[in-house]
Amino acid sequence: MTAKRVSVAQLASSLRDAITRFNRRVRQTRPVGDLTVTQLSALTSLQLAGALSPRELADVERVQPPTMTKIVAKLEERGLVQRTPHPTDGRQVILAATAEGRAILAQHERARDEWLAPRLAALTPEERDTLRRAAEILQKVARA
Amino acid sequence: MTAKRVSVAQLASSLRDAITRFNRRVRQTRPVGDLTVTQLSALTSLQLAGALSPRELADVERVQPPTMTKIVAKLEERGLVQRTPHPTDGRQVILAATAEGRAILAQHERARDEWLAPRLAALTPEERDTLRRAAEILQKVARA
DNA sequence: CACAGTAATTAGCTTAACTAATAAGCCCGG
DNA sequence: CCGGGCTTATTAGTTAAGCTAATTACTGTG
Repeated sequence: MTAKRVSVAQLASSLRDAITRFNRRVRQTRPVGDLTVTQLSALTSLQLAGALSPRELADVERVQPPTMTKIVAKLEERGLVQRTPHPTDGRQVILAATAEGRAILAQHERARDEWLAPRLAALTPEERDTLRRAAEILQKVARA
Repeated sequence: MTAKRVSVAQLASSLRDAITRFNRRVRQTRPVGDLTVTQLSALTSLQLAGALSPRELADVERVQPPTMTKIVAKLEERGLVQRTPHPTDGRQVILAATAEGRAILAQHERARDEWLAPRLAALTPEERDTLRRAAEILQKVARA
Protein backbone atom coordinates (compact mmCIF):
# COMPACT_ATOMS: atom_id res chain seq x y z
CA MET A 1 0.00 0.00 0.00
CA THR A 2 2.58 2.57 -1.06
CA ALA A 3 1.66 6.05 -2.18
CA LYS A 4 1.05 6.15 -5.89
CA ARG A 5 2.05 9.49 -7.30
CA VAL A 6 -0.80 11.22 -8.96
CA SER A 7 -1.03 14.79 -10.12
CA VAL A 8 -3.06 17.23 -8.05
CA ALA A 9 -5.20 17.93 -11.11
CA GLN A 10 -6.00 14.26 -11.57
CA LEU A 11 -6.77 13.87 -7.91
CA ALA A 12 -9.03 16.92 -7.95
CA SER A 13 -10.92 15.49 -10.88
CA SER A 14 -11.34 11.95 -9.61
CA LEU A 15 -12.15 13.06 -6.08
CA ARG A 16 -14.81 15.46 -7.26
CA ASP A 17 -16.31 12.81 -9.51
CA ALA A 18 -16.34 10.21 -6.77
CA ILE A 19 -17.94 12.59 -4.31
CA THR A 20 -20.54 13.82 -6.78
CA ARG A 21 -21.69 10.31 -7.59
CA PHE A 22 -21.52 9.19 -4.02
CA ASN A 23 -23.61 12.13 -2.96
CA ARG A 24 -26.24 11.50 -5.62
CA ARG A 25 -26.43 7.93 -4.47
CA VAL A 26 -26.93 8.92 -0.85
CA ARG A 27 -29.62 11.44 -1.76
CA GLN A 28 -31.47 8.87 -3.83
CA THR A 29 -32.35 7.00 -0.68
CA ARG A 30 -35.63 8.08 0.72
CA PRO A 31 -35.15 10.52 3.56
CA VAL A 32 -35.71 8.69 6.81
CA GLY A 33 -38.56 10.14 8.84
CA ASP A 34 -39.28 12.86 6.30
CA LEU A 35 -36.02 14.65 7.02
CA THR A 36 -33.74 15.41 4.11
CA VAL A 37 -29.99 15.08 4.41
CA THR A 38 -29.67 18.85 4.62
CA GLN A 39 -32.24 19.18 7.35
CA LEU A 40 -30.77 16.32 9.32
CA SER A 41 -27.31 17.81 9.12
CA ALA A 42 -28.51 21.20 10.36
CA LEU A 43 -30.48 19.67 13.20
CA THR A 44 -27.50 17.57 14.23
CA SER A 45 -25.17 20.57 14.27
CA LEU A 46 -27.69 22.47 16.30
CA GLN A 47 -27.97 19.81 18.93
CA LEU A 48 -24.20 19.36 19.08
CA ALA A 49 -23.75 23.06 19.76
CA GLY A 50 -26.70 23.30 22.14
CA ALA A 51 -27.98 26.56 20.68
CA LEU A 52 -26.89 28.81 17.85
CA SER A 53 -28.00 31.89 15.98
CA PRO A 54 -29.03 31.37 12.34
CA ARG A 55 -25.83 33.05 11.21
CA GLU A 56 -23.67 30.75 13.30
CA LEU A 57 -25.53 27.68 12.09
CA ALA A 58 -25.15 28.86 8.49
CA ASP A 59 -21.40 29.17 9.03
CA VAL A 60 -21.15 25.69 10.51
CA GLU A 61 -23.17 24.21 7.66
CA ARG A 62 -21.33 26.22 5.04
CA VAL A 63 -24.40 27.81 3.53
CA GLN A 64 -25.47 31.43 3.17
CA PRO A 65 -27.78 32.92 5.81
CA PRO A 66 -30.88 33.03 3.57
CA THR A 67 -30.45 29.34 2.81
CA MET A 68 -30.37 28.60 6.51
CA THR A 69 -33.52 30.64 7.01
CA LYS A 70 -35.34 28.22 4.73
CA ILE A 71 -33.88 25.10 6.28
CA VAL A 72 -34.80 26.31 9.74
CA ALA A 73 -38.28 27.27 8.58
CA LYS A 74 -38.91 23.71 7.49
CA LEU A 75 -37.56 22.29 10.72
CA GLU A 76 -39.71 24.71 12.68
CA GLU A 77 -42.82 23.73 10.71
CA ARG A 78 -42.26 20.18 11.83
CA GLY A 79 -41.76 21.34 15.40
CA LEU A 80 -38.18 20.12 15.58
CA VAL A 81 -36.55 23.48 16.19
CA GLN A 82 -37.54 26.35 18.40
CA ARG A 83 -36.83 30.01 17.78
CA THR A 84 -36.44 32.25 20.82
CA PRO A 85 -35.41 35.91 20.93
CA HIS A 86 -31.92 36.80 22.14
CA PRO A 87 -32.06 38.23 25.69
CA THR A 88 -30.01 41.36 25.00
CA ASP A 89 -29.63 41.69 21.24
CA GLY A 90 -33.00 42.31 19.61
CA ARG A 91 -31.71 41.46 16.14
CA GLN A 92 -30.66 37.98 16.96
CA VAL A 93 -32.63 34.79 17.31
CA ILE A 94 -31.60 31.72 19.22
CA LEU A 95 -32.22 28.35 17.66
CA ALA A 96 -32.44 25.12 19.59
CA ALA A 97 -33.70 21.61 18.96
CA THR A 98 -37.04 20.87 20.62
CA ALA A 99 -37.69 17.70 22.59
CA GLU A 100 -39.28 16.28 19.47
CA GLY A 101 -36.24 17.26 17.44
CA ARG A 102 -33.96 15.50 19.88
CA ALA A 103 -36.20 12.44 19.78
CA ILE A 104 -35.91 12.31 16.00
CA LEU A 105 -32.15 12.57 16.25
CA ALA A 106 -32.01 9.77 18.82
CA GLN A 107 -34.13 7.67 16.53
CA HIS A 108 -31.66 8.34 13.76
CA GLU A 109 -28.76 7.41 15.97
CA ARG A 110 -30.21 3.96 16.35
CA ALA A 111 -30.77 3.41 12.66
CA ARG A 112 -28.08 5.73 11.44
CA ASP A 113 -27.61 6.04 7.75
CA GLU A 114 -29.51 2.98 6.77
CA TRP A 115 -28.27 2.95 3.27
CA LEU A 116 -24.66 3.75 4.00
CA ALA A 117 -23.83 1.76 7.12
CA PRO A 118 -24.27 -1.76 5.68
CA ARG A 119 -22.12 -0.82 2.71
CA LEU A 120 -19.40 0.44 4.97
CA ALA A 121 -19.66 -2.71 7.02
CA ALA A 122 -18.89 -4.70 3.87
CA LEU A 123 -15.54 -2.96 3.43
CA THR A 124 -12.26 -4.09 4.94
CA PRO A 125 -11.12 -2.44 8.19
CA GLU A 126 -8.29 -0.78 6.25
CA GLU A 127 -10.73 0.73 3.78
CA ARG A 128 -12.87 2.03 6.59
CA ASP A 129 -9.83 3.55 8.20
CA THR A 130 -8.95 5.26 4.94
CA LEU A 131 -12.45 6.72 4.76
CA ARG A 132 -12.27 7.82 8.37
CA ARG A 133 -9.09 9.76 7.72
CA ALA A 134 -10.42 11.06 4.41
CA ALA A 135 -13.49 12.44 6.17
CA GLU A 136 -11.27 14.51 8.44
CA ILE A 137 -9.23 15.80 5.54
CA LEU A 138 -12.36 16.70 3.57
CA GLN A 139 -13.73 18.62 6.54
CA LYS A 140 -10.48 20.53 6.71
CA VAL A 141 -10.50 21.31 3.00
CA ALA A 142 -14.15 22.38 3.09
CA ARG A 143 -13.42 24.65 6.01
CA ALA A 144 -10.45 26.31 4.32
CA MET B 1 -0.96 6.52 11.97
CA THR B 2 -2.59 3.36 13.28
CA ALA B 3 -6.18 2.47 12.56
CA LYS B 4 -8.46 3.99 15.13
CA ARG B 5 -11.46 1.79 15.74
CA VAL B 6 -14.65 3.59 15.04
CA SER B 7 -18.14 2.18 14.74
CA VAL B 8 -19.65 1.85 11.29
CA ALA B 9 -22.53 4.05 12.39
CA GLN B 10 -20.16 6.80 13.49
CA LEU B 11 -18.19 6.51 10.28
CA ALA B 12 -21.35 6.66 8.19
CA SER B 13 -22.39 9.79 10.00
CA SER B 14 -19.10 11.65 9.85
CA LEU B 15 -18.41 10.61 6.29
CA ARG B 16 -21.79 11.76 5.10
CA ASP B 17 -21.38 15.06 6.94
CA ALA B 18 -17.92 15.65 5.51
CA ILE B 19 -19.06 14.88 2.00
CA THR B 20 -22.17 17.02 2.27
CA ARG B 21 -20.19 20.05 3.36
CA PHE B 22 -17.42 19.41 0.92
CA ASN B 23 -19.90 19.16 -1.90
CA ARG B 24 -21.62 22.40 -0.96
CA ARG B 25 -18.29 24.10 -0.94
CA VAL B 26 -17.39 22.80 -4.38
CA ARG B 27 -20.74 23.80 -5.84
CA GLN B 28 -20.43 27.29 -4.40
CA THR B 29 -17.68 27.98 -6.88
CA ARG B 30 -18.98 29.52 -10.06
CA PRO B 31 -19.22 27.02 -12.90
CA VAL B 32 -16.03 27.18 -14.95
CA GLY B 33 -16.59 28.13 -18.56
CA ASP B 34 -20.37 28.11 -18.29
CA LEU B 35 -20.47 24.39 -17.54
CA THR B 36 -21.91 23.31 -14.23
CA VAL B 37 -20.34 20.50 -12.26
CA THR B 38 -23.17 18.21 -13.32
CA GLN B 39 -22.80 19.00 -17.00
CA LEU B 40 -19.04 18.65 -16.91
CA SER B 41 -19.31 15.28 -15.22
CA ALA B 42 -21.78 13.97 -17.79
CA LEU B 43 -19.72 15.24 -20.70
CA THR B 44 -16.59 13.64 -19.27
CA SER B 45 -18.30 10.28 -18.81
CA LEU B 46 -19.58 10.48 -22.33
CA GLN B 47 -16.18 11.10 -23.81
CA LEU B 48 -14.60 8.37 -21.70
CA ALA B 49 -17.13 5.85 -22.98
CA GLY B 50 -17.07 7.13 -26.55
CA ALA B 51 -20.81 6.96 -27.03
CA LEU B 52 -23.72 5.99 -24.80
CA SER B 53 -27.48 5.98 -24.77
CA PRO B 54 -29.19 8.38 -22.35
CA ARG B 55 -30.13 5.47 -20.14
CA GLU B 56 -26.56 4.20 -19.96
CA LEU B 57 -25.25 7.67 -19.22
CA ALA B 58 -27.87 8.11 -16.52
CA ASP B 59 -26.71 4.86 -14.93
CA VAL B 60 -23.07 5.91 -15.00
CA GLU B 61 -23.91 9.28 -13.50
CA ARG B 62 -26.28 7.79 -10.96
CA VAL B 63 -29.28 9.89 -11.91
CA GLN B 64 -32.71 9.00 -13.21
CA PRO B 65 -33.34 9.05 -16.97
CA PRO B 66 -35.47 12.23 -16.95
CA THR B 67 -32.68 14.04 -15.14
CA MET B 68 -30.24 12.99 -17.83
CA THR B 69 -32.62 14.16 -20.52
CA LYS B 70 -32.37 17.67 -19.10
CA ILE B 71 -28.61 17.59 -18.66
CA VAL B 72 -28.13 16.39 -22.22
CA ALA B 73 -30.57 19.01 -23.53
CA LYS B 74 -28.40 21.75 -22.06
CA LEU B 75 -25.23 20.24 -23.46
CA GLU B 76 -26.87 19.91 -26.85
CA GLU B 77 -28.03 23.54 -26.79
CA ARG B 78 -24.41 24.55 -26.40
CA GLY B 79 -23.38 22.22 -29.22
CA LEU B 80 -21.22 20.03 -27.00
CA VAL B 81 -23.15 16.82 -27.48
CA GLN B 82 -24.69 15.27 -30.55
CA ARG B 83 -27.75 13.03 -30.65
CA THR B 84 -27.95 10.43 -33.42
CA PRO B 85 -30.57 7.71 -33.87
CA HIS B 86 -29.64 4.13 -33.08
CA PRO B 87 -29.11 2.14 -36.32
CA THR B 88 -31.35 -0.80 -35.42
CA ASP B 89 -33.35 0.18 -32.33
CA GLY B 90 -35.70 3.01 -33.12
CA ARG B 91 -36.32 3.78 -29.46
CA GLN B 92 -32.73 4.50 -28.62
CA VAL B 93 -30.59 7.54 -29.18
CA ILE B 94 -26.82 7.60 -29.30
CA LEU B 95 -25.06 10.43 -27.53
CA ALA B 96 -21.53 11.54 -28.29
CA ALA B 97 -19.39 14.56 -27.53
CA THR B 98 -18.94 16.90 -30.49
CA ALA B 99 -15.58 18.33 -31.53
CA GLU B 100 -16.50 21.44 -29.59
CA GLY B 101 -17.37 19.34 -26.58
CA ARG B 102 -14.03 17.59 -26.71
CA ALA B 103 -12.30 20.95 -27.04
CA ILE B 104 -14.02 22.22 -23.91
CA LEU B 105 -12.95 19.10 -22.04
CA ALA B 106 -9.35 19.51 -23.17
CA GLN B 107 -9.48 23.09 -21.99
CA HIS B 108 -10.72 21.92 -18.62
CA GLU B 109 -7.99 19.35 -18.40
CA ARG B 110 -5.47 22.14 -18.50
CA ALA B 111 -7.12 24.19 -15.77
CA ARG B 112 -8.85 21.39 -13.96
CA ASP B 113 -10.86 22.13 -10.85
CA GLU B 114 -9.62 25.59 -10.18
CA TRP B 115 -11.03 25.78 -6.74
CA LEU B 116 -10.06 22.35 -5.54
CA ALA B 117 -6.58 21.80 -6.96
CA PRO B 118 -4.74 24.49 -4.98
CA ARG B 119 -6.32 23.28 -1.78
CA LEU B 120 -5.20 19.75 -2.48
CA ALA B 121 -1.73 21.03 -3.27
CA ALA B 122 -1.59 22.51 0.23
CA LEU B 123 -2.05 19.07 1.81
CA THR B 124 0.75 16.66 2.68
CA PRO B 125 1.54 13.86 0.21
CA GLU B 126 0.18 11.35 2.73
CA GLU B 127 -3.12 13.21 2.95
CA ARG B 128 -3.41 13.30 -0.82
CA ASP B 129 -2.72 9.60 -0.96
CA THR B 130 -5.46 8.99 1.58
CA LEU B 131 -7.87 10.99 -0.56
CA ARG B 132 -6.80 9.15 -3.69
CA ARG B 133 -7.58 5.81 -2.09
CA ALA B 134 -10.76 7.16 -0.56
CA ALA B 135 -11.97 8.28 -3.99
CA GLU B 136 -11.65 4.72 -5.26
CA ILE B 137 -13.49 3.33 -2.29
CA LEU B 138 -16.27 5.88 -2.63
CA GLN B 139 -16.70 5.02 -6.30
CA LYS B 140 -16.97 1.39 -5.35
CA VAL B 141 -19.53 2.10 -2.65
CA ALA B 142 -21.58 4.36 -4.93
CA ARG B 143 -21.58 1.69 -7.62
CA ALA B 144 -22.78 -1.03 -5.24
C1' DC C 1 -29.07 61.32 18.20
C1' DA C 2 -27.84 60.25 13.53
C1' DC C 3 -25.60 56.99 11.06
C1' DA C 4 -22.73 53.02 9.99
C1' DG C 5 -22.73 48.29 10.62
C1' DT C 6 -24.86 43.64 11.76
C1' DA C 7 -28.73 40.05 11.92
C1' DA C 8 -32.44 38.02 9.89
C1' DT C 9 -35.67 37.62 6.57
C1' DT C 10 -38.05 38.27 2.03
C1' DA C 11 -38.09 38.07 -2.88
C1' DG C 12 -36.79 36.14 -6.92
C1' DC C 13 -33.86 33.16 -9.53
C1' DT C 14 -31.22 28.84 -10.90
C1' DT C 15 -29.85 24.16 -10.66
C1' DA C 16 -30.70 19.65 -9.67
C1' DA C 17 -33.07 16.12 -8.60
C1' DC C 18 -37.36 13.24 -8.19
C1' DT C 19 -41.97 10.70 -9.65
C1' DA C 20 -45.74 9.94 -12.75
C1' DA C 21 -47.44 9.86 -17.14
C1' DT C 22 -46.96 9.57 -22.15
C1' DA C 23 -45.30 8.33 -26.70
C1' DA C 24 -42.82 5.40 -29.52
C1' DG C 25 -40.78 1.17 -30.75
C1' DC C 26 -39.33 -3.68 -29.94
C1' DC C 27 -40.31 -8.55 -29.53
C1' DC C 28 -42.47 -12.79 -28.19
C1' DG C 29 -46.33 -16.19 -27.87
C1' DG C 30 -50.33 -17.76 -29.30
C1' DC D 1 -48.93 -12.11 -37.96
C1' DC D 2 -50.48 -9.29 -34.58
C1' DG D 3 -51.68 -7.85 -29.71
C1' DG D 4 -50.02 -7.15 -25.37
C1' DG D 5 -46.18 -6.46 -22.42
C1' DC D 6 -41.62 -4.57 -21.83
C1' DT D 7 -38.00 -0.85 -22.75
C1' DT D 8 -36.43 3.86 -24.09
C1' DA D 9 -36.86 8.49 -24.06
C1' DT D 10 -39.22 12.51 -23.14
C1' DT D 11 -42.64 15.74 -21.05
C1' DA D 12 -44.92 17.66 -17.14
C1' DG D 13 -44.97 19.02 -12.69
C1' DT D 14 -43.01 19.22 -8.04
C1' DT D 15 -39.61 19.76 -4.41
C1' DA D 16 -35.25 20.91 -2.34
C1' DA D 17 -31.27 23.42 -2.11
C1' DG D 18 -28.62 26.81 -3.06
C1' DC D 19 -27.42 31.75 -4.56
C1' DT D 20 -27.62 37.25 -4.72
C1' DA D 21 -29.89 41.55 -3.87
C1' DA D 22 -32.87 44.13 -1.20
C1' DT D 23 -35.39 45.12 3.03
C1' DT D 24 -36.36 45.47 7.86
C1' DA D 25 -35.00 45.88 12.43
C1' DC D 26 -31.83 46.73 15.79
C1' DT D 27 -27.15 47.95 17.99
C1' DG D 28 -23.70 50.81 19.26
C1' DT D 29 -20.58 54.57 18.57
C1' DG D 30 -18.81 59.23 17.43
